[in-house]
Amino acid sequence: MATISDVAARAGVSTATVSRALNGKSSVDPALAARVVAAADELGYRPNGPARNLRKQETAVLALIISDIENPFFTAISRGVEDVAHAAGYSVVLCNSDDDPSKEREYLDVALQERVAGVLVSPTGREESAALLRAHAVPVVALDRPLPGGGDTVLVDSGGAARSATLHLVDEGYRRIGCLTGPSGMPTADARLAGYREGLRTAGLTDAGLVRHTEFRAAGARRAARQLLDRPEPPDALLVANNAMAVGVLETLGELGLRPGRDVGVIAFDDAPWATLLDPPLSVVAQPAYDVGALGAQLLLRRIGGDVGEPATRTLSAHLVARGSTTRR
Amino acid sequence: MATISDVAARAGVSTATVSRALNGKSSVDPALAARVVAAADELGYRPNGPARNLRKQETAVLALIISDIENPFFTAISRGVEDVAHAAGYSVVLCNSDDDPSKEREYLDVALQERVAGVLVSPTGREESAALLRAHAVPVVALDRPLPGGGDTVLVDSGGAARSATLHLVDEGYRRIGCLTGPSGMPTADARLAGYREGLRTAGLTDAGLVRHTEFRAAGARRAARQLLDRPEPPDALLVANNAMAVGVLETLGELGLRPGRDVGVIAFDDAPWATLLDPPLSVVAQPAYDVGALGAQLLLRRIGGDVGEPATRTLSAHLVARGSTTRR
DNA sequence: GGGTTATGAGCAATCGATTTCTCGGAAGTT
DNA sequence: AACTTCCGAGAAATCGATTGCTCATAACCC
Repeated sequence: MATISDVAARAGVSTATVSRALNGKSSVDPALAARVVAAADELGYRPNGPARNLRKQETAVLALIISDIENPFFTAISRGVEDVAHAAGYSVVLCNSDDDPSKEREYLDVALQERVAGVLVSPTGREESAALLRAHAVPVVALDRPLPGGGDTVLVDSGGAARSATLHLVDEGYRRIGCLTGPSGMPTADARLAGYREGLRTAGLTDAGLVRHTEFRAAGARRAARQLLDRPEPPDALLVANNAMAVGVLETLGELGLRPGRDVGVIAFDDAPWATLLDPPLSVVAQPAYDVGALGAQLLLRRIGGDVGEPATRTLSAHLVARGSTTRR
Repeated sequence: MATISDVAARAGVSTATVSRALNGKSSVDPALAARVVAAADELGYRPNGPARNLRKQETAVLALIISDIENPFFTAISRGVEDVAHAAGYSVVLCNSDDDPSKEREYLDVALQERVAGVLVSPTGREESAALLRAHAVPVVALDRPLPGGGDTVLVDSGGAARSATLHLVDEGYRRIGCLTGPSGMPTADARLAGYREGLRTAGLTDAGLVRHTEFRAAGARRAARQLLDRPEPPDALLVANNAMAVGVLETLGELGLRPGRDVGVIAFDDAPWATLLDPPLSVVAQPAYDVGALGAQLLLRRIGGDVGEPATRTLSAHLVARGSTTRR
């Protein structure tokens, strides 16, 4: 692969001049610069990234560490990040932690080692990773969940949305409202649960033991839903903390011959293209995932640009989309 | 950030010894090595990636360029890639080309510049990108679609699957079978169309002008489906070339008050968790996406390892999952 | 005990680009 | 014509880690 010296030799100039010409520095004679560009083209020259990064002590790469690449919420986030980063001339390295702290740790190690310009992460919550980032003073923005110990953060008001969703169920006449949420200790799971409880309290109801924690996946939700619905006094509505879990819940309802809405009200976090295809269509809490990513990237780029202000936490609000699965009639 | 010299100074040895100690080279006294490791730990030392890559003239990074991160088919591929790469000590950089040749080109430029060890790509089909890769002699594996000009490739037998799906529709009694496929010129779109035609021919039927090309997205499929169904002699079944398009088709059927299966048979490429939630459940052609990624990564790693055999093309087969949307009763 | 071989550690070159410093020569001034 | 200024280009240092080569010391052999 051609190096800068090859280009220099071919153009009959020094490497310094090649570098300056290709980087558009002013102090190069236009004619010479043209010759350099021509030589570079002919050789298919492409500057060696590692060498450049080493010398400049900076890279134009952001690391984005998400917890589930198959979750549309996170892919939408990554689009937001990507668009903003790309527009600013940064590349994005996407890593999939699977919510496994040790995988997260590994990816952070790689990111630090490669000296990325900044990190966007939806933290698993391990103190250790946060400490690592702080120790190396890398610009970081936490997405969707706070980073232990603070820092720039972009959140969604899950709690508020869960509260609205719960009250919406109450409005529609449901009274024995259950909640399927994620692993306890995970901030989004806890926030949604708290919002749900708050909604119940506001309405003068109690959870009646109808709360279950499970992983944020269909399988767990299926088991939990089955448990709840098999009880002597089953819930008449369910608030489900994410999309994948909703699939499990709806499958279970189908198996039991229960119809969403009429028999059991169902509302789930995260909208999906297929939500309207169901019969009845699924009511959801739509989260502004793309915006979470875009805003996060903006905050990060600002930090990278040298902003040293106080850590900011931006909370975006989700909105309720009521469809047939929360209507009794 | 601590450098190798800092560690060397702290441990009272030379940088050479530090390097050897940390990389587990034999010729270091165990006691000294321990001192070095301790010093490195205390300083939170992390080797500078760019420097190391520059010196070693190699990186442990693979680039994966896919065309739509929001398409579950591609996220499943990326999991396959990730798992295999990770097990072999490689990191994966995921890039989203949006099927835009210029974006693809840009990401390839970055990948080449950063001197990644290899590239996995689902090519948009532009000759130029393929030429670029060949010119730089980077190990490449094409996924899902062939790279113009050849090279290692992992494909799915889309054509064969489309043929089976078509024959399945015929078996179920459908006779005016239409096809919604992707942009003409895109290999997967063309292969599915060809398989469909072959199936019709085998069954002694014709397409009756019921073929439409559109982008691989819901919106395009919605328009195309509407066009077909508004005809005086509408199709009684549709073969749909991907998941997102299926959403558009099903929406349109709903608007027109047509029931999948009974009124219009529907079978689509790519299985999805929600396919079974629909009423009737959606029949699909399930593609082995994870395996495409895993196998692709294996081939790539073999090339990186120095294998110089003939380019290989591996074709995996998809399988039909018949559900209610292709049953008339 | 003298000579040879192993062993372990340091010196210095190296990777490829960027950038500071330096200098030759052209242009401008009086 | 002599002097200053400015400009453009090259020489060389630099980034941080790895590694070939060299050398000192210890171990070993006869």
